[in-house]
This record gives sequence, structure tokens and C-alpha cells, in this order.
Amino acid sequence: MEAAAKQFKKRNAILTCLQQTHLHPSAEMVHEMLQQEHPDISLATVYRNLARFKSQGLIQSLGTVNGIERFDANTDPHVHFVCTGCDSVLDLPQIQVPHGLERDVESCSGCHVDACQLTFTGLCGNCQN
Amino acid sequence: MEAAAKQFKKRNAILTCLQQTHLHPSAEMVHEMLQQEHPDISLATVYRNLARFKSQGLIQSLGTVNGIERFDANTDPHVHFVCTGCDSVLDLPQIQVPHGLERDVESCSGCHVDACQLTFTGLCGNCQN
DNA sequence: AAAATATTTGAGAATAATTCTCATTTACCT
DNA sequence: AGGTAAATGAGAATTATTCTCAAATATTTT
Repeated sequence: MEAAAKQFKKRNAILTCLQQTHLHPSAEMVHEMLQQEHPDISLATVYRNLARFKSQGLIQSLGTVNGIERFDANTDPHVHFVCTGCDSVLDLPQIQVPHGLERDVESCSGCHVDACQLTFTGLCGNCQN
Repeated sequence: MEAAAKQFKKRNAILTCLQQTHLHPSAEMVHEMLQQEHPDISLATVYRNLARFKSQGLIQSLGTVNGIERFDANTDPHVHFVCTGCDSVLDLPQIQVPHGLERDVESCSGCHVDACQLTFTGLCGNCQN
């Protein structure tokens, strides 16, 4: 980690940040989380690298929550819950997307399926009061 | 349809437009589709009424496709396919969201589920060339 | 090791979808 | 008809995201 550490210092920090959180953060949230480690990082750099990671398949976008895009370093297919009260996003590892569904979609529609997203919406425990 | 027809002329035109299309249109697409019937309709009116319908539960939002919000007058739970080539959205009525999944989510997470969205992404028949 | 080249970044301007403001129009109620 | 409430149009304001470009940093070549 000595020789190659100079390269991509901030890029790697962004990816590591995403990999170490369960918050499914937005670009701005990533930027904030990196302030201590890299106080001089630019928001543009965060956006730039998130776009790069996405196109490389290293991360996935969950789409927008309240108009703000959220990201996830876990690219395995898994299920999410989005709270409309506090905009938090939770993983639901207990819930499985039925296997073989992609095949069914392809055979009944003629489309080629790249990805599948199952998202539940509602109120999380805290927001139910 | 005579007596009450004057009221909400444009509001109703917006809802009817959404109900009669399978395009899962954006606000701007709705605005364009209404140009012939109502050439003087404002884009702000379309946005305003879409927001109203959404909060009334008359329509649902599919989230954003390429940064643009798409709407659907069919509020029954059903499955969508989004083409990343042409940004078209298709219904997949043949595919079913497994029943009882919402219960599972609620019991394993403590969240209250309001809605569920299952979306497949990929290339539609046309865009596969 | 220095020069040349390529990549990454910071700062702020530019873009664009959506929301807001407010004056005007339109419909409803008596 | 007159008064009130709701809906609308036009354009300004907002804001998440992207773009630009010069400066910094890293890599390669000699």
C-alpha cells in the first residue's frame, strides 16, 4: 500500500467511503463524510468519480430519493426500503428477488435485462412514532 | 358531462392524457401531448396537477429515468421495464410481484410499507438492433 | 533525475428539471 | 350581476448535476 498509494488518493477515498457505509449516500453525503479525511476534496470530484464508478459497474445507483441520487457499493441484486419520512434507505437482505424472474421478463417481452430493482417505500420504525 | 364540464378542464385533460397513454410520460411529454387539445396550457400547470394527483394517490411516480420523473395513472402494483437505450418504459403485466412480500418486509424490518416497485432495466427489442 | 506527457482535481460557471410567485382569468355561490 | 375562491400562465427562482479550464499531481521517456 506504499508504492501505489499516491495514485487516486481521493478517488479511492470516495469508493472506500461508499463501501464502508450503509447509508446509501448521495454525492453530497459522500462529500460531507470525507471532510475530515480530505477537507480539500471538491464536490465535483465526488460527482465525477461516482459517475465513473457507476459506468465501471463498481457501484450502482438506486435512483433518486426526493430528487437526489443515491448510491450503493453493493452491486449484488438486493432489496431496498426507502423511508418517505426521513429519506433513509435500508437494505433488506432477508427479502429475496425471486430467482429466474429476469428470464421470464426476457422471454415475455423480448427485452434484454441488465438489472433488476425491488424497492419498498413507506415509513421506517423511527418515523412511525 | 355538460354541466360540470367547465370545471377543471385542463386538470381533467392532464389526468385523462395520463390514463390513455402507455408511455409513462414525463411532465414535458404530457405537456406536448396536450398541445393540440389545449395549445395554451402551461407547463407549470402540468407540473402542478401531476403533483396534486400524486399526493391524492390518483397517479404514481415511477421515479426518474435519466433525471426526468415519469408518471403512471395505473396505481395497481405492477412491474416495469425501463430501456436504457431509448428511455422508454414498458408495463410487464405477465410478471407478478410475489404476494405477501410486503408483510415479510414489515415483519423483518419493522417498517410500514406503503408501496412496492419492481423495475427491470436493460435494452428493449428495438434498441438491441 | 529532469523533461514531456497524461491524468486528476478545484473552483466556479453553465445547464436543466422542477418549483415558486403573483397577477390574471375562470368558475362557483348567493 | 357581484363577491369569493380556485386555477392558470408566464417567467423568475431554485437546485442537483454537469461542464470548463487552468493548476496540480502522477507517469513515462530520455
